[in-house]
Formats: sequence, structure tokens, C-alpha cells
Amino acid sequence: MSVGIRHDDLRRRNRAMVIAAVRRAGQPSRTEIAATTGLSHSTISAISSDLIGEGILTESKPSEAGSLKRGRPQVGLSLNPEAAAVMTVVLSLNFLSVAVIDYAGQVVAEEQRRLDTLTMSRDALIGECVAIVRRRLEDPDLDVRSIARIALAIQGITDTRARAMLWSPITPHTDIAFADILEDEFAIPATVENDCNMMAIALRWRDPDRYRDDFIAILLSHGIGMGLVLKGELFTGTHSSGGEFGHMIHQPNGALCRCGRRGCVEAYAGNYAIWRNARQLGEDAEPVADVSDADMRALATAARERDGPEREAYRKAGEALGYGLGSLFALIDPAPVAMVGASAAAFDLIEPALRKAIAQTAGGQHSKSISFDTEPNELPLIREGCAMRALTFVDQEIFAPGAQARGSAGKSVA
Amino acid sequence: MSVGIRHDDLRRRNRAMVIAAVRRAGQPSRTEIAATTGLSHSTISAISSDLIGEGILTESKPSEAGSLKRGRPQVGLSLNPEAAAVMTVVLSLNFLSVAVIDYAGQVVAEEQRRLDTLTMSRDALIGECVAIVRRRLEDPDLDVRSIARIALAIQGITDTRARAMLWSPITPHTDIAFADILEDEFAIPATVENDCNMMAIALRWRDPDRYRDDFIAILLSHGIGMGLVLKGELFTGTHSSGGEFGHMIHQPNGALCRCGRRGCVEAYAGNYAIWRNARQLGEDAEPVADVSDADMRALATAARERDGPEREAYRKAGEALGYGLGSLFALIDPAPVAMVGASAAAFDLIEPALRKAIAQTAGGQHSKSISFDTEPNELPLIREGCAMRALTFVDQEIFAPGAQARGSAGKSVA
DNA sequence: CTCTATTTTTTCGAGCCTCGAAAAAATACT
DNA sequence: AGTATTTTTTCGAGGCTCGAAAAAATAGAG
Repeated sequence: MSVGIRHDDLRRRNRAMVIAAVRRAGQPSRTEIAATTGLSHSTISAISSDLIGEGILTESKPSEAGSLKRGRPQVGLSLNPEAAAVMTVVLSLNFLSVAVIDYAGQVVAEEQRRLDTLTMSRDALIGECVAIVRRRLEDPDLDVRSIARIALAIQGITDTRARAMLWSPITPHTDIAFADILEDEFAIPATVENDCNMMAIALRWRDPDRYRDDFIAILLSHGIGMGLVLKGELFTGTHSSGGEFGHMIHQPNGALCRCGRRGCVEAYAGNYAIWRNARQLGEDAEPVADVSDADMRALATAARERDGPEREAYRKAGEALGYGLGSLFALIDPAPVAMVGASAAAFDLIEPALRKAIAQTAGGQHSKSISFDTEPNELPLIREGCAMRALTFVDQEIFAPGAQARGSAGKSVA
Repeated sequence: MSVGIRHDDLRRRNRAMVIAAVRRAGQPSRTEIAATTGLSHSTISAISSDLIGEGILTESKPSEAGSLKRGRPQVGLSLNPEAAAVMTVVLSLNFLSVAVIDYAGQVVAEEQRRLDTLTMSRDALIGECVAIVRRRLEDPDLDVRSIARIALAIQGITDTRARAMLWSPITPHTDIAFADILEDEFAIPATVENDCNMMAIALRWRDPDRYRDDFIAILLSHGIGMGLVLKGELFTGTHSSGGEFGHMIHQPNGALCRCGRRGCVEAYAGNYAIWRNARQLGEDAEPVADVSDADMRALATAARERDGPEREAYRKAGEALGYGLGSLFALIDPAPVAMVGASAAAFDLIEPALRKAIAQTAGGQHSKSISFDTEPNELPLIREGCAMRALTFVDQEIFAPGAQARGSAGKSVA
């Protein structure tokens, strides 16, 4: 049951609030912080002077823009880049990349690597992840002690506690407790996150006007993934990362899905499904392991050029996505959608059927008002989201320990 | 953006916490409250003495059971029934009922009434609701001034702010701002709630062991409704009451639904759909306005007796519910389900096909572990939930004003 | 160049709140 | 009747936020 608020929680929570305000606003003055948090100037003054003393914040020059004002100029507060650093690890199909990010959010080092994730042994996969992290940590240019957290993003299902990958399309192996493995190895707190959830977080940071409290990020790729933000918070399943939009049922007993079941949205809208339909292989044809981006582009070009099986394949994809979104919108009400990933570049081929389908569902009553945006490049988005998530953890758990306690006040996505 | 915690919020929140603890536990001692809330004995002592002084709590005799213990006996705290009262109004198809409930949760008065909701004019419908409330308020036995809140539950879609009914199957009229109407009329704060959400709240109070943080209540009735509790909180859409499980798409372009669209779960599993299939009228047959409980029982009896169209109708209903739940479980992970309503009595006919369908979905991987419970009588459940919701509002907004501020700490379903 | 108006930031005392320790209260056991 | 035990209250200490006032830092006016 919920727990009372202790007296010392108060300061911790307000510290977290101030740090969050600075991270969001970039270089706010104390006065601005007081306004956004609703706390008094005295309190902000006390907290920020603590935080500066601890090296978490630094004073920077007044925000250059409006310095024509009369009185004492505002002095901007910003995050001290050297206060800490985090490491992001993004593991996707045949690709592994890490980045070191300072406390202010700047990338200070990175490394990328191709692997054959589908055929690697479990130990080899884990080994590669550990090794690439170790190489970054051993980088002489880097103060190892400053790495306060590692966040690993992976395509597939993770558990709610962000400790393990439960299942992933990029490897046949399951239940890999990456968080424990990394923590045992490096003694740095680690979490495992779902890639689409990180996309959603990144979108929110990139465009907070459009992606604020309620929106959907859909990854159109070999498979179909989703990151969902509802009421300002990342929506996850009760046990897993959840939000397996791609495996909602579009056609009972329909096309064969990569997951072994039938009729999932993904079995119509994933790259392999579009490929299969475009090649007219039939819905029972075994999903191929991978379709190159070049092949998908060729398919899209063909579909644009003439009415044929390629165009029909995209139409079917749009229909599946549309009915899927319609069902989703029946549950959560319509919200803005971001289509992310290589196939988002072919959204023009998908959109008509999608809109037609969605218009026939409960959530689609005002389907014209549902807006779609596209972003073909998912990797930078995942990495950004991962970085923000890791930094937010540092903000809250390390620099304001105990503040994450309960209540969503400090738990908001960003 | 989120707001800092003021110093005076602290007491308010902890007051709310204590009240909630008493409401949940029934007759806890101060020591028990200290344990469940995590606050110190001194704090609990101070707060409870305030609350007793204000007439919100009362001291009752020690909890009779374990009074064989050694030391000073615990003195139980309980809600003062006279501290306030709330009124519930439940509006369902052709039926209107109100109840007055004291602060401790006991029904002190009630009234029920049959109406022809489908054919009534908008004003007549509103008029009946206002009139029945007025009759209760004018009851000489009742201290009118003590009614602190009115909660109206209605089948259909309400808005997130709980101010208005947006759409309902029980009436052709839409967008009725019942909350404003009642507040203008009686100057008592009012809310409008979705019936299935209230069912979920009631289930949680009735059986907190089974229905704790994550569960689903599904109303099997003329239509199909759902109340969903996730992570301890009632799940609603972003704009509406949401959770329109019945209008998730089961079969694109499938059977005609009462909502005018095609292929919704309800178009296979609602009473009218089962009836239509049992009578072999075809999927395009216009949904009938109402099927009597007696007719539905006859259908169920026939289905149990022989393999025929009746049995097939229930099979189809189970299949639709199963695939729908499967899609839902893809998003939120599996959770216990309560089947509520008259047709829950025919769940034996529905279950086999339901389990078979769910086993073919992503969420159904462990379909055997998904447990179903049935409760044929929805009305008492709706009223109970409504009462608890209204009382919780009083707990938080009236007796601990400002405490509902932000953070879910105090917002939990109960 | 000095003075004034203006705005931001810090300082300081007041008022709450929670906590821990100790005291008081109320009972069962010996 | 006295002792052990458990619950509840009391009381002082320590923290936190707030408002008001003071201090700091600048632009504009004369």
C-alpha cells in the first residue's frame, strides 16, 4: 500500500525537481525554476546553492538573448558536464553500438560494430556486449569513475524492472539478464530497456510540443514495435516492457508471423511480410530472416511505379496497421503517431489503406485528426532516448537519492 | 510540468494517507496505521487526534479478536459514519437507481425506478435523474447538508475529467454533462463515471487478494464493456473513459456491430450478437435493441443440451473474446479476469473457445495460468464501486484538501 | 558620472512538520 | 500487589519551506 511522506523525502524530491527543471530548460535562471516548479525563490536558492556546491550544477553566463532588460541580469544554471557520465549500449539486428555521454547530454565517445546476432552463441553475444563496454571504460581519455550508469536498449521484450531481455527477434536466445551481467562485471548500475520505448523518450525530448503527454512511436522495420507514452508516462506491460503492438491480432488464423503464431499485425506489416506479399509467396511462407534496406527501397519504388503485387503488399501493411491502431485507439483514445524506421520512408504507400482501415474503427471516428509523422532513422533516436533515460536515473537516484520513491511526480518520462 | 512539493502539502498528503488506511483496514489501531503508512507513531498520533477532533474518525472498542495480548490494548480507529455521506446514481438500460451511503460505507437509503431510456427525450432523461436525486435529498430522515458528493455511473463512454457522458448505448442522446447539471441543480460536487470502471473498483474492494494491482473486469451484457486496473490504478483513455474493449476489431469487415461499424468484438460476443448467431440471422442483421435475460438463459440451456446454432453462437463469442483478450494481453501482459453480467452465467459455454483462441495469441503463451472468475450480477458491483469512488473523493478532496495534487500516491484506485 | 528604477538573488526569522526518546497509560501474568 | 508488555501521548530537536527584507547587479535618466 502507499506510504506516507517522510520529512526528509521532501528535500530530496524538490532537489530532483530542480535538477529535472534544469535538464529540461537547458539554462534556466533561478527565477525561472521557481516559476516552473512552483517553489519559492528562497527554496530554489538554497537547493541550487547546494547543488552547485556538490558540483552537479554550474553557473553559466546570463542567457545572452534577453540581456537588454533592466535589473540584475539572470544567471543561468546548467548541468555540470563533468558531474557524471552514462554509457548507452544499443543492440539491434547484427549491430552493436555504444556511446559515452556526459552529464549535460553531449556524446563524448562512441564505438560501433557489426555482428551476426542471429547465429551467435549466447555467450558470444554477451561477451561482445561486455567487451565493447570494457573497451570504452578502458579508454585512457575517459575518467572511468565518472560513469554512473549503463543503459542497454534492445529490440524485443524486456522485463518491467529493466533487468533482463526476455525475448528478442535478433537472437534465438532468451532471458538474458544483461543488467546483472553488466553490474557484476563493472560494478556500475545498469538497466535493460526496450528500443521502442527509448524512441518514444527521445521523441519527447526532440519535440516536446508535438510529443508531450500522449503519443505513439511505431517502429516499422523487420518487425513492428511500439513505444507508448500515456499521460506523460511511458506505458509498459505489467510484467514485461509490453506494448507489443506488432503482435495484436489482425486476422484470426491469418498470415504466419515470425513469432510462430498467425494473424499478428506484424505478419502483414513487417518488412518480411511486405516482402512475402510482394513476391506473392503466400501467407504461409516462412518469414525470411532479413530483408536489406536496398531491397525494401526497390520494393517501394516498384510500388510507386505501377499497380502490382508490391503496391498491394504495402496496402495490406497499411490495412493491418490501421486496424491495429483502431483497436489500440479503442483502448486509449487517438493520439499523435510517429512512424519510425526505414519503412517509414514508404509511408506514402501505407497511409491511404491505413487511414481507410482506421476510419472503420471506433478510435478512427475522427481519423482525419490523427496526425502521422515519419522519421526514417531509428538508431540515433534509440540512442538519444537511452541516454536521456540513463541521465534521468542519475538525476533522480544518484543526485537525489530516495526521491524516486513513489508518486509519479519525478517519474515522468524525460 | 511537475510541481514541487510545498511544506503544507506534506500534512495534507499524510492526512489523506491515514484516512485511506482506515478506510482500507476498517478498524486499525494507530500502531497498524504507522506500520502500513511507514510514518512514525508520533505523526500518526498527531494526525489521528486532529481527525478525531474534526469528527472524521472515531475511536471504537479494541478489535475484539486478539485482545488476549499482554500490554495496553489497541484502540481501533474507524470512519465516523456521520462525517459525511455520498449519493450514487446508476443509470443503465431502462433502469435508474440511487443510493445514499454514509461515510463508513453503509447504505442508508435507496430508490430504484424503471424507465424507457432508449426512447426518452434528452430532457426527460436528465429530468428523471435530477428528480430521483431530489427526492432522496428531500427525504426528511436525511441530513441534506451531509451529502458531500454525487457519483453517477453510466453504461457508455464518459470523459476523462468525469464530467460528462459522451456516448451511451442506453440512449440516442450524446454529450450530456451530467456533472454540471447535478452541480448546478444541487450545489454538490458530482462526477460521471463509466460503469465498468466502477465494477473494477468494487472488485478490488471485495477481493483485494485476487484483484490487487492488475486485473480486468469484463461486462458481458447486451454490449461488452471493460474496466481495467493496471499498476494499482484505474486505466482510462486519454480523453475518454477509454478501455472500449468491446470495440476492438476482431474481424476486419466482419459482423455488424451496434455501433454501426463492423467486426468489433461486441458484434460477436454481445447478447444481441449471440442471439443473432443462434437464430442464424446472418452477420448483417440489424442488432436487436434488447434481449431479455430469460431469452438468453433459454439460449444457454439450448446450447448446453445439443450441438446446434446456439452452441456455435457461444463458441463464436468465446473466440472473439479470446482473440480480443489476446490482443489486449499483447499490450499489457496477462492479468486475472472477472467476467461480470448475466452472460457470465454462461461462461462455461464461452470458455473453451475463448481459451483456444487466446492460446493462439502472443499474450496467451501461458494461457492456462490466466484465471477467470464470474459474477453474474453487475448492478450491486457498479453501485459499490461508485460508492467507494465517491467516498474516496471525499476522503481526499474534502477532508484532506489539496492532497490529491500530483503523484499517484493518494490516487490509487481505492 | 552619479543617481534612480528595476530585477534577480540571498539572507533571516517564523511557522510547520516529522522524528526519536522518554513518559504515560492500560492491560495480562505471576 | 507488583512486574512485564504493548500502545499511545508528550516533548524537544532538527529540517524544510515561506515571506519579507536586504543585498547585488545592471540599464537608463539627468
